[in-house]
Amino acid sequence: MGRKSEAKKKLIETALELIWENSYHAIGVNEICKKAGVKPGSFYYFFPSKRDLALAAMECHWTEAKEEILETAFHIDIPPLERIKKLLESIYLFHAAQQKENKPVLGCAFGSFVGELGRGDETIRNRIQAIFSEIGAYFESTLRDAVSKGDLKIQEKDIPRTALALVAYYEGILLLARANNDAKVIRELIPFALNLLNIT
Amino acid sequence: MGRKSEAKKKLIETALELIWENSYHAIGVNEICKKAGVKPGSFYYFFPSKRDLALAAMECHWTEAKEEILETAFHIDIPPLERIKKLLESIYLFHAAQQKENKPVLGCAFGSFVGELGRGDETIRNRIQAIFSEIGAYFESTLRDAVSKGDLKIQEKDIPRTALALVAYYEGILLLARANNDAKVIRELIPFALNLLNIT
Amino acid sequence: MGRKSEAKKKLIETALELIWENSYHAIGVNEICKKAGVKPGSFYYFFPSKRDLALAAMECHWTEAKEEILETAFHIDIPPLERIKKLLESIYLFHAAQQKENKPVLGCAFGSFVGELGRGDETIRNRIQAIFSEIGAYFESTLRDAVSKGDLKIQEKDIPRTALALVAYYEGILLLARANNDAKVIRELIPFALNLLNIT
Amino acid sequence: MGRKSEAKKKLIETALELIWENSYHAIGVNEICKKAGVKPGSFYYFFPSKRDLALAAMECHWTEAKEEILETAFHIDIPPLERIKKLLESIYLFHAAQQKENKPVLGCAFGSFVGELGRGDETIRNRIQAIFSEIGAYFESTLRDAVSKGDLKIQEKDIPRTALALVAYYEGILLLARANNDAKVIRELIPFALNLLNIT
DNA sequence: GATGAATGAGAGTTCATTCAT
DNA sequence: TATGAATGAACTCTCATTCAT
Repeated sequence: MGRKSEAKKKLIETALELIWENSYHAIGVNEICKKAGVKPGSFYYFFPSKRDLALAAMECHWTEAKEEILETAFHIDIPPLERIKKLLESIYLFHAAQQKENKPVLGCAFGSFVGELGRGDETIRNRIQAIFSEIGAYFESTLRDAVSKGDLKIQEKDIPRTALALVAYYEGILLLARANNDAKVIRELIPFALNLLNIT
Repeated sequence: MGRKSEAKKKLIETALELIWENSYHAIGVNEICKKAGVKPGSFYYFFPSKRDLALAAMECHWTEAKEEILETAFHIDIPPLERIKKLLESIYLFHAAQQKENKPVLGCAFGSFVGELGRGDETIRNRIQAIFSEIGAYFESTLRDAVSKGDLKIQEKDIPRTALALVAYYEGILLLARANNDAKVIRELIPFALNLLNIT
Repeated sequence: MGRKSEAKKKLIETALELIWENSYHAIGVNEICKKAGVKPGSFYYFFPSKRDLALAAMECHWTEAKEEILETAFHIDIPPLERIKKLLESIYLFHAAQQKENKPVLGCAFGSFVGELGRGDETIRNRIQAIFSEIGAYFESTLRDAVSKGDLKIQEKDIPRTALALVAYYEGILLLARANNDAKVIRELIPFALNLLNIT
Repeated sequence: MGRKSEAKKKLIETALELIWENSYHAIGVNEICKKAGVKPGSFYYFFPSKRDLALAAMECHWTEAKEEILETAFHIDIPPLERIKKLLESIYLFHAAQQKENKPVLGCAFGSFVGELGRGDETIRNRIQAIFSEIGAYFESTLRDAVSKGDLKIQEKDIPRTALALVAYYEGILLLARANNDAKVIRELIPFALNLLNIT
């Protein structure tokens, strides 16, 4: 039996943290190792490449985001249209808390990631495209719930692109929050989200 | 290289092209020089650093975007609410044309740029924040025009953040277009933009 | 891994195969372990170093070559001068069979090995020098048999270096076969071997 | 105008020296740079890769070998069969001189190189195959001269493979000299070369 | 006895930048 | 003014080997 450690998990967490805060290219393998407390030579025992670590970090982030943010906000017991507000509010709270600790406002990791690496690495682009689709699926089922409860009048055929519009708005808000380094942007823009639900 | 200004301009154009398509870190100085037909040694005669070239490229892109896209879309002769649609439509046409030539769908250069470099370079972040503000200003004055023409009922105090919501949605659409590498995303999401104008 | 000797034997066989086909430096310990189905940690239980494995592989190859090729070709029942032809023919058949299976033509493992590692490791060089001497000894005794049978007129004092010339030609043929990646080279050059036996 | 130096030439010479004496993999880029007096960072300004330097070194060695060894030994004024002896003698003198200076006996650079890198890099194998062909061409024209002068009775159709046999013997001699680290091997084996010229 | 986990040293390579002219 | 040549630091990654179990 060999030795066992949490090195792999620590590498993933540290990589997510550093890459999300800075960017993929701005952070070196050694930097990640140093902060994770893993010896530089060990890195490639755990991951075949830096890119693979980044992919693993995104995957881990997505899993956690679903469990901790999406599943909570989109809970069945919450009235459908409230869920959308709740999602944005929890996102706001996360960023506001960060800001309070004098940490930078990060925005959406997937958004930044696809901006930097979407071109030149189709695997990464496709994965993030799929993640955005999954987020859209949460919105879609919420919209359907709202329709069946009579809270919303919208044709079934319009639901997918309405959901897409919500994803776009969600990503846009987080991009602006990052650009302004200010969580208040999110709070200010929350009320407009539900406006998207009526096609003019 | 002929007149100095030509080499400098070529460097700026090439840098914008390569960085927009890929990312700041993914593109090297030598690569830019090679494609621009400028000798590597000359680069630092024209620009103090790679970062300064990138800034210049953003500046140039912003100037052109204003002249060619914004000033056209937001023309005084166009009915206010039409202007917003017109902006998104011209953005769509640009990306659709790119796609038709089998080029990648790029999204918004400022959005990608701030995602990659916003943290770690406050100058860049502030500049792009300001650019987003300027875009917002176009929306703001459009909204005011719409209000005074009676096309829109919205309180003056709500105008700035309504404009901000439009910027967020605009950036979100372009981010999704880049993530999906598909201009159709833009076309599908255009109709929802005007929905944002009524606070629920 | 079952019985210890099995893992060790598998490592030796795999090392010979990979190093012969590529080169000592081109093949890593982990690669050998993986192909041999031996865990990397176990390697150093069986061998003190990679170099020692390589030496063992050479030793094993030499033992097998003697048993399977040399002892057969230089059999006492075969007319002396026929033995030399028989050796080259069996070498040709081996390489032709390899080639038929679309495998590369390998040439002589000892020749390639001494080319790569002869300088910088005197132990290895001396061992291969000794192996070449042993091959020479087969030729020597064959030449003596030929002389005593009257098949060959050559002075006793010339026998050692005539044998050496045969070894040189033998190694040269195999080097060219490897360089040309073609077993036919061997077949074409077989007839010239016996020419070496008459000093001009 | 930029700076000018002999760095490139120095790198080629040093690489040949170190790789010939040791092996391609045993010598690192930094080691070559250090001995050549070139800064490590500069290496890749001159060569795209270590492999390209090695190829250039081989090319340079072949050019020099032709000019200094082959063209001299195979001079038209020398009786044909003498030329073959002269080639081997000059090769012997080179190695004997090396040995006198307590330097190692190197053998043939191309032979060692193809042994190490022939498999896994077809470009290198093909180039060295071609070099061996060129050496063979020197032997071929010599044999034809010998035939037309009446010094040798050999059919035209047999000339190519007789030349090939001479190349094989030549490479074999040098391989043994390297294996024995002794130039005397060459001297002892020279007389047997001409024996190859009569097919039994 | 045997091994999965881990590693320090160093590999080849890239890159924004500087220098000599 | 403009540039071809050159560079030091840092990069991602490899490797023979060791360690804890």
